[in-house]
This record gives sequence, C-alpha cells and structure tokens, in this order.
Amino acid sequence: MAEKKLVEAITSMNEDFAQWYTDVVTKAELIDYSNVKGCMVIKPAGYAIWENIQKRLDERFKASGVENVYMPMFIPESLLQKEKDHVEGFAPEVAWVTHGGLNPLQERMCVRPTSETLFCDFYKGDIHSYRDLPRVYNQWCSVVRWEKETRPFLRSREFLWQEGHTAHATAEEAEQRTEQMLNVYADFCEEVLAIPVVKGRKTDKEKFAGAEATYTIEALMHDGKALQSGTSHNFGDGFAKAFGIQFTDRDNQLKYVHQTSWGVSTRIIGAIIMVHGDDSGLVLPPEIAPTQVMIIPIQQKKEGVLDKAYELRDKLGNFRVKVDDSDKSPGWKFSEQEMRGIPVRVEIGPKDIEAGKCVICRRDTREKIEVSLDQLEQTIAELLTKIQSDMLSKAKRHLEEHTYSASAWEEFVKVFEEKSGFVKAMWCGDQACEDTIKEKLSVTSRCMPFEQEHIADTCVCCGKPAKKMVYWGKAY
RNA sequence: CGGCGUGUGGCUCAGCUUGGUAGAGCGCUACGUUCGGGACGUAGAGGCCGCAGGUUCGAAUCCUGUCACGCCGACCA
Repeated sequence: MAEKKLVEAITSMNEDFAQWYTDVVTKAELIDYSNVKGCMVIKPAGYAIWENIQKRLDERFKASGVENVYMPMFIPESLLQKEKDHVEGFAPEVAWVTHGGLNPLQERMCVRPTSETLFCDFYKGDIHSYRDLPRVYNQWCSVVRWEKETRPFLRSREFLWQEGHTAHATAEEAEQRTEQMLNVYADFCEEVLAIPVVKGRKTDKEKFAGAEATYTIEALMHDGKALQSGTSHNFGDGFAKAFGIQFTDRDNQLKYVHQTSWGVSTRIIGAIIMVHGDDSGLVLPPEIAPTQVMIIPIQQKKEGVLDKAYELRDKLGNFRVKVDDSDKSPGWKFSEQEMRGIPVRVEIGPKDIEAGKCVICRRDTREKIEVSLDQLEQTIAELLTKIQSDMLSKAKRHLEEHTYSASAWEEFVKVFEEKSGFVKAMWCGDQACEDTIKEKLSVTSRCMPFEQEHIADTCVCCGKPAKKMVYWGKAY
C-alpha cells in the first residue's frame, strides 16, 4: 500500500480510492467511456483479460460437462412476467424495445437482463423424458440492466458475462450442481486470479429474484469493501412450475425439473484491479495477464540491442512476451508496463549484452535482479510462478487482517466505525435485523459462510437466539 | 430519482465576474540529438468554445432552455 509512487498520472489509493480506480482503469487502457452512460468501450488491454478469463473458465466448465449455447437477446414482456419474484426483481432495470423499424411492436420486448426466462421457455419444449436430463448449458453473452449509478466493470448498463442454466431430474442433483459451480468459481478465483474468496449462502433478502437458494463468492477489495464476484443459484422447481417444464421419469410419472443458474461477469476484472492494484497502476496475476513479460531495450538504436531484444523474445516463446520497441524513452516504457500491470519486465541494454546478462523486475514487488542470459528462461518461469503465489498470499493476508468479529451491538458498530472489511457476527435469521443494520451502518449481509463459527449465542442486532454466523460488510 | 460538479484543439485545463481578433501545457507530425525510472531542440498541423433559442452593433463570456458526462446519495439478483 505504501509503495513509492512513480507515476503522477494516477491518484494514490489513500488519497481517493474511487479516483484511483478510475485512473487505473483508464491509464492501463482497459476501457474508454462511451457516449452512452454506463456503456464502456473495452479496449484491447481490457478485452484480452476478459478473453483469458473466458478461456480459463470455459475449460473448467467443459471439464464439468457444460455445453455452450446461444439464446436470443430479446424477451417478450409476457415471458418475463411468468415468474412473479423474478419479474419484480428485474422489471425496474430492464431496457425496452418498443419499435421494429418504424412500426410499434404488438408486444414490447426487453433486452435480456438475464436469461432464465428464455432458457425456461426453451427447456419447456426441449425436455420430455428423464433421458433428456440433465441439461447443462451455458452462454457467453452480454446483458443489459439500466443501472442508475454506473462504474466501469463494477456496474455498467451493458456487461459481458457467462450464464449457466441447468435442468435436472432431482432436487439433490440440482443442489449438487449449484455447489459444484460455486466451487469452480472459487477455485478459479484463487488459482487463476489469485483472489481469495469467502464462500457462503445469501440471506433471503439478498438472494436472486426467483431462487430458492443463492450461493456466492465474496472477495474483499483493498479499501475494505466487499465485491460479490460470482453467484450460483438453486431454483428448485419454482421456475419449472411457472413455465411448465415437465418430464416423464423412469416411474412413468410426470415431474417438474429442478434448475440452477450461475454467472460470472466482467465485474471480476474490477476485483482484479481492486485486490491487486497499487499506486503505480494495475498488477495482473501471471496466469491471467495477456502479456506476462515485457522486454524493454535500453539505447535501442545502438547496434545489436533491438536484435538481442527480439532474440530474447523468441527464446521466451513459452510465455506471453512482447518487446516495447516504440521510440519512447525507457523511463516512459517502465511506467507504461507498470500501469498495465505486466508481471515481469526485462531490461536489456548494451552493458548487459556485453556482460551476457539482463535486468528483470517483477511488477508486484518491483524488486530488480540481474540474471545471466542463459538462465533467463528458467528464471522467468520460476518467477512467474512465484509472483502468482505471492500475490495470492498477499491477498489472503489482506483478507485475514481485515476480517473481524463482533459479538455485541456496540462492538459491531465500533468495528465498522474504526475499520473497514468483513465483520463476522451472529444473526437471528430475521430480515428486520438486516434492515436495521443496513439503515444504521449502511452494511449488508454478504453471506452465511459454509464454514460456520460460533461467535456468540445471540443475534448481534436484536439479542434473540442466533441461528447463523454472517459475514457483514460494505459492498460495491 | 435527488444533491453537487463539469462540458473550450486528441488530453488536462485557463479565459467567463467586468461581452470586443480563441489561449497554455501535454499529446500528434517531420527532422536531429538522446536513452538504466515519464529526455530535449527546431519547424508544423489541429478548435462553429456540448446543443438550441434569446439579449446586444458584437456572445466562449450575460439570460432561458436542453442534452451529455462525472462524483455522492437513494435504489439495485
């Protein structure tokens, strides 16, 4: 947090975290603002991160039996209306299409805010027998939610995501799939994004509109706020009953399917920024970084320097590596590489070439070391692995150090006044207490973690007997 | 939806109070010198001052309206 800031263009985190975030997002050239509020241009540096997320998540999906499909982007109003809780949850934030060309439509259609209704409508006709089950489909697409307050990646009106929608013969199987996908997300976050998460179940107040149960992974940002980073919902047979999705089971009985849905969006890029970034810009975990190594030639116009740089690039072909051969000064290139979060920098100049070595600098700690050229490849391989694990350790430490617990109201209030982060506290299960806590502290229940602890016997808010230990926090 | 703020070359902004020939820095282009933590020189290109009305001999500047964006709040699976 207190690393020396070398780039003036980025506001320091401590000074103004929100401005820092905006600066990083634009200076790292992840996005540009567009002419439509809440809709952003995702630039190559940003989109390449998303492409890697897609690739790495998709291979995990496929390994668990997921098949990709694509659904229409328009939902007729009557279809959206079919599940009561669902429409109530989403209606306030959908965008409507009312005309086709010059003519008004007979029935207006919304641009999908999520595709449960489309999948349900499809499954109704597609599933007839237990032999058709399970259906484990996913789509990569964009959705639209007409948000009032928008922020790049964290909350935009149109965003990219994946949404998995499954149908199962039994409640047990649906529950299993719901948990399985949450674990896919959690493992992906830890192993690929180096972001530790808290896994748990949402309270009824916070769960998805129309779900029986919502599971979530919650990550803690550098400023101590929580970010819901992925969710997995068990719908039971609620949607199936609303849409009439029935199948004939082995016993020749007509039964309703049990469904799930689960999603991760470009919001996760916001998490990468706010978990790993520093005052010099973005810091990307090597696993997800579109460019892992940037080679920066020094005195590149001197005979042989650029050639050597290209030679090193070819030698490092196992990694995602680039040479910055633009005619900016080296100092400029260093800053650029740091703002973009490229994990490792290789500096190569005439002095190095003569000595048969080079200087490498890791982005996360900014530590510089000299390496002989014949050991470069191996050193970088080891360094990338080390950076990845160090980043996870550092993020874990931050999560642990900013997770508190409170057993009584005064203590609970005091922690939120003085600290920022997660606070573990007991809850009676009554929504009135959540409402009170939100009203008084602008804090929400993040989840009821799977790993329950006993902090106290009574609810931190009302003092009645406690049912669950809950993670509380301020959320994005 | 409420509060605050901002719209002037690509970017950041000055100019507006007190109306009178559109400015600076950065960036961009060309050439040269540089190069180990955002180098420098010289020469150049680039703007109906968000939009629409109004006042005025004359509007970036004053008035009215409008649109857009940003931040905060409310709301938000």
